[in-house]
Amino acid sequence: MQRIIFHVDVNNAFLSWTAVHMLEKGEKLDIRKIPSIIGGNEEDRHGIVLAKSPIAKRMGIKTATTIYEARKICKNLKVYPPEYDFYRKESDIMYEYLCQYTPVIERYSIDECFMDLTGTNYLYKDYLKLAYKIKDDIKNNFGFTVNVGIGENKLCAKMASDMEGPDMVHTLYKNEIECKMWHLPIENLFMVGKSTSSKLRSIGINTIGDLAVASPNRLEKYFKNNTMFLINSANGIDDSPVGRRKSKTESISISETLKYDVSDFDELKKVLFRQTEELARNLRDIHKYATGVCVMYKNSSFKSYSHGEKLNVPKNNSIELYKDVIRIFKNSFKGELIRNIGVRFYDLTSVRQVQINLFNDNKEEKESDVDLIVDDINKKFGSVSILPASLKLIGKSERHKKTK
DNA sequence: TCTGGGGTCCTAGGACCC
DNA sequence: TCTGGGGTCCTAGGACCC
Repeated sequence: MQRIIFHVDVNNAFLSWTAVHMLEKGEKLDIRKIPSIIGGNEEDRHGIVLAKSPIAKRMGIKTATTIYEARKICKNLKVYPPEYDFYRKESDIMYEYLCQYTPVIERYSIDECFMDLTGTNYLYKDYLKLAYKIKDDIKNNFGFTVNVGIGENKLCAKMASDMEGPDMVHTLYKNEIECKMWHLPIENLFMVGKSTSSKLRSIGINTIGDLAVASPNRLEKYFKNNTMFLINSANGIDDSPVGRRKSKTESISISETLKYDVSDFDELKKVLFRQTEELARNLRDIHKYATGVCVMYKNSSFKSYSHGEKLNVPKNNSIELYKDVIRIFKNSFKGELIRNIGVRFYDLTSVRQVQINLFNDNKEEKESDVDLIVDDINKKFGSVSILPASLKLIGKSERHKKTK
């Protein structure tokens, strides 16, 4: 049976959503129509471009470059801060709206969904019409625009929605791959990033079409097991299912760029404590336990490190996890200046195993109970209501706000 | 004034066991 | 004391996505 997959992608999501929010609050200016970006706080060294308006894009401003660079390109650029809580709400609204069309839906990111409409032709006679309806409904009801891509698999649907925008519907069926996709530069292919594209270009493969007809033998040397994946992608071949992405290494993490580089162990410990506490609370919220703990950090030259350990017993107790985090960090930390630091809990499980310890007097049980009570209080009165007295924050005086 | 934050997946190499 | 090879698990690092 022919599969029918839609990919719905919010145009310049963060910027569009901020524009909607501003208009709702009575602002006259629509920032989608001027050279503007959403960017992090430069003083806190979070100063990169998170989203750009179409005009800013045409001027050559790219996502993830520094705001400083963006300003060099456009002198009168307007910069607005992100509003993640609002974005999450808008994302939920769109997701709920889309759910009415199919139960097989995957939230790929905060601003993208895949929908599997295979076998629904008795409901929807014309998929192109349906795509236009979805696009127009979202625009008229929620105030932001989307691109809808239609294809016979996720890859093609995604490549289709990446074509011209905003507020457009594109198809990329099998018989369109050659004429619509092959002329595109290799960087445009989904899952081809900087490293892969520079390798490909170095051997004379410059377009998706070049890759599509390349000999696997020739590429094997450079891309090993990834070779056929790349060639298949260039040919629009992909059989991955729409649905929740499953993986055995499911993980949650938190990290932050410090306001200034820090080499003092005690100061870094405080950051790690705050992060561990917050992440452990997230674990408890989703009723999971971590089987692996990892500390990752970047030094002032941006070299990154990650050090982790599998635990004997899955945990979600803040203090217990903090002990693991500090032990791991202590063993690897060489006293360098640290720019960015974070914690990851991985191999999450729903099953709790309590280690039998005759001499422990249920200490862990008691600590878990305390965690739950503290979580409860923090939920009621704000997330900083209860924190350990030792926790003096470095950098800004306010607590780093979790943004996503 | 260079370079955010949250994810997933893959791989090389080492440890360990049989 | 010297030693193969296969399998599995773990760790560190990197690539890619948004």
